[in-house]
Parts: sequence; structure tokens; C-alpha cells
Amino acid sequence: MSPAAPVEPKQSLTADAWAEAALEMIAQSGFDAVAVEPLARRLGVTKGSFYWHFENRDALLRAALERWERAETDDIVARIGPEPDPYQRIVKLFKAANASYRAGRLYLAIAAAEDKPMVQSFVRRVSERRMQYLFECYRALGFSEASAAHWARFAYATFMGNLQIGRDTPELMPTGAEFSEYVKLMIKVLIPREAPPDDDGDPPA
Amino acid sequence: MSPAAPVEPKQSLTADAWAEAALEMIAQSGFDAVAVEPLARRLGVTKGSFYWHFENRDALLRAALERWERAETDDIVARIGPEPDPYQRIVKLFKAANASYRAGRLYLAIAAAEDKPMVQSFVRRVSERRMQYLFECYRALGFSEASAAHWARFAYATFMGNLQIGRDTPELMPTGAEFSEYVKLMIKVLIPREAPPDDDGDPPA
DNA sequence: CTTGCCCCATACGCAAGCGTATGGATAGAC
DNA sequence: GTCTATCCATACGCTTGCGTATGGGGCAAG
Repeated sequence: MSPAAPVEPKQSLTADAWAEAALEMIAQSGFDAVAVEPLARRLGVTKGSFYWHFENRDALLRAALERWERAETDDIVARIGPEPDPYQRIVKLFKAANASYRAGRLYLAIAAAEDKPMVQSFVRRVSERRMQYLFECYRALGFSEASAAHWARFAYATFMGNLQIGRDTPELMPTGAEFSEYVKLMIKVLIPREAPPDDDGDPPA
Repeated sequence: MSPAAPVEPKQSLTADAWAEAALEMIAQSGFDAVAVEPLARRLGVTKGSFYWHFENRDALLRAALERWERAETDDIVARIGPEPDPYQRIVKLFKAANASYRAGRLYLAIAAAEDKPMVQSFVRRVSERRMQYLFECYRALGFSEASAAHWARFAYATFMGNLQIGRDTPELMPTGAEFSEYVKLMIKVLIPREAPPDDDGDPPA
């Protein structure tokens, strides 16, 4: 009931500040929790401010989703862009995935609202882009197209599942050294350096 | 806007019918979409009926979650209960996980509402139970405690991630023979029959 | 100092949903 | 046939949030 600490309204608000606040709300309380008046209270202003910056609630959600997509796209290159070795690219991607807790919550919360048509396209683009990146990594490792697609999907599913576990049952996700072991195991299994013997993943070299 | 086809109100409604309708709504439109009056319209009755069967909206959600937990618990034993081979237990679990589309949507939708304190405990129990089951499977395969915990988490994460992918980007999830190949790959990788060489998963025998 | 623009507060009408109060209908008990 | 319990409809007040209308304060230009 107590509306936390309303931030200082110091300067004039920007549309980006509203979008960022919307993303924060999504990460905390889910997509449907994004409401104009509660957000205004959080920002220390009233609706009057909001409806000057935005046409309506949908416009805010669109802006927030665009901001999110941009941030996600920037991250995927900024964090592991200048890495030539495809193996290390996957490793870095894996560690980055478990690094930002907020980013994970954001994805899960936004993806959970995929029934809204507007959300769907954003989630699709972000997911496809990430899996495409993984696909190219496996291709660079020498995997065939079909095999790389399977392994990319596999690895991405594991990313997503770890996010889910970390959110829903954090006590089942280890910390410290044990977590490092866990990550090492997944990396070792999900990035086969030697050729699988027969029917599956193609021999890289 | 058109409220679909209101079902025939034929007989008297039961509390279970309301709970089931709530679960259906959760699977379709998310946890927050469970509202008394829309549900009543769907069932071809009015609020008067609801508030005879339930104290309030929270009671309905609680009943729905209990029904869900019970169904999930029944499934995990009913589908793969009488299977002696732990390897085949994991295989069956894997295939069952990708079998029921609705069950997957339900889990994701409920888990996405983990900010509500009531939901959290249900999701935790269901998740812990499933991972515990996997843990015991890996133990039965000869894995050490630490190793089985890692592999169980790994496998469960992959389950969850595949659910997520199937919901968010279904076009990236193959069908038919290619899907079978994909499942076969994951099973092969996630259930190592031979001992990993050195530092990780313990030799089963 | 006045003018204009940017940013926001206030006040209003409207819709949806929760919970309550109360009455009606139906069916079995007797 | 009356009575009672079960199940539901109707009507009401209340709250929350959306969107609009309108005005006001601050600030720079002139």
C-alpha cells in the first residue's frame, strides 16, 4: 500500500524515463501491471505528465518494448562482440545469460504476455535473433546446418530454462563454486569439441 | 469482444467447474486475466453463482492452483510410474514434457505470476518435485549426489526452455521427423550412459 | 513585461470488476 | 401441498484505471 519512495521529480521527465519505468514495472510485477496512474505516482507526477508525452497506454508499452528490444540487441553484440573464437562466443553468451538477473526477469515477464499481439512480434524478433546468433556460432564450429539448428535450439532452451529456474526456485540454483561447476558442465556438454560418434552432431573437422 | 460460445448451463455448476474454467483462462490469457464476471459470462451464469461457491476471487485462485498442483503430481506418476529403468523414466518424462501443450502453457502462465505470494509456494512445490524426480533418476543411474543435482537441473532447464521456445517462437521448433531427431539429440546428450572422462559427471559403474 | 511554449496538476466522465444484499426459482423431504 | 435447502439472477455501492479538458506555473525570447 505504501507507494515506496517516490523519486525526486527534479528535472522534466522524458518519454524514455516513462518507458524505463514501465520496464521496471514489468520486471517487478508483470506486463499487465503497467498502469498509467501507479507509474505516475512512482515518478512523483500525475497523469497530466504522461498524456503529454504519450498518446495512450499502448504507446507507452510500445516504447518500452522498443527500448527493450534495442537494449537486448545492443547487449548481444556489446558483451561478446569482439570475440573471434566461436567457442568462446558461446561461453560468453552463456555467462552473460546468467549474469543479469533483471534482464532475465524482463524477458520472462514480457514473453509471458505473448497473447497480446503487439508483444508477440517483439519477443519473436529477440528470440530469433539470439538463436540465429547461436546458430552461426555452431556453424562456425563446423556443424552442419541441420545440426547447428538443433544445437542452437538446445543451448537456447537451456538458457531460458535456467532463467526460469533462477526465478521460480532460486534455492535450487547453486551459488559460488558449485554454480561455476554447473556452468562448466553445461558448457562442456553443449559445445562438443570432438565429433559425436555417429548419427547426430556432425564432425567439425 | 464477442464472448465466444457460452457453454450450456445445463446442470448445476460445481466449485471444480469454476476452478477448471479459471485454469483454462490462465492458460489462454494469463493469471491476471482471471476475473469473476468474465468467467461467469463464459460459464453462462452470473456472479451470483460464483459467490455462492466461493468466498472471493482469491479462494477461486487457490482452488485452481490446488487443482493444478494435484493434476501435475498425478501426471508425473501416472504417465511414467511403472517404469523400472531410470533411463527410460527420463526419456518418458522428456517426451511427456513436450506432449501436452496446454500443460506447458499453464506452467509458464502460472510461474509468470510468481510475484503473488500465494502462487509462489505452488510453483515451488511443483518444480521441486519434478527436479527431485529427475534427481532420483540420475542417482539410480549411478551418479553422485552432486553430479545428479547438476544433471537434473540441466535436464529440467532444457525441459522448461523448450516449453518457452514452443510458446514464444513456435516456428523455431521443428515438427515431425526433425523434431524426433531433436529430442533424440537432447536425450542422448542429457543422459550420458558412459562415464564422462574426468572432472564432471561421475562414472555410473 | 508580455507572449508563447513546454510540462504538469486538477477535475471530470466513463467502464470494468469486486463484493454484498436480496429475492426468485427449482427440487426433494415430509 | 407446504417447506426448506440449494443454486442463481438482479441490483447496488465502491474502487481503480483510462482518457479528456482545462488551466496554471515556469522560462526563454522579444
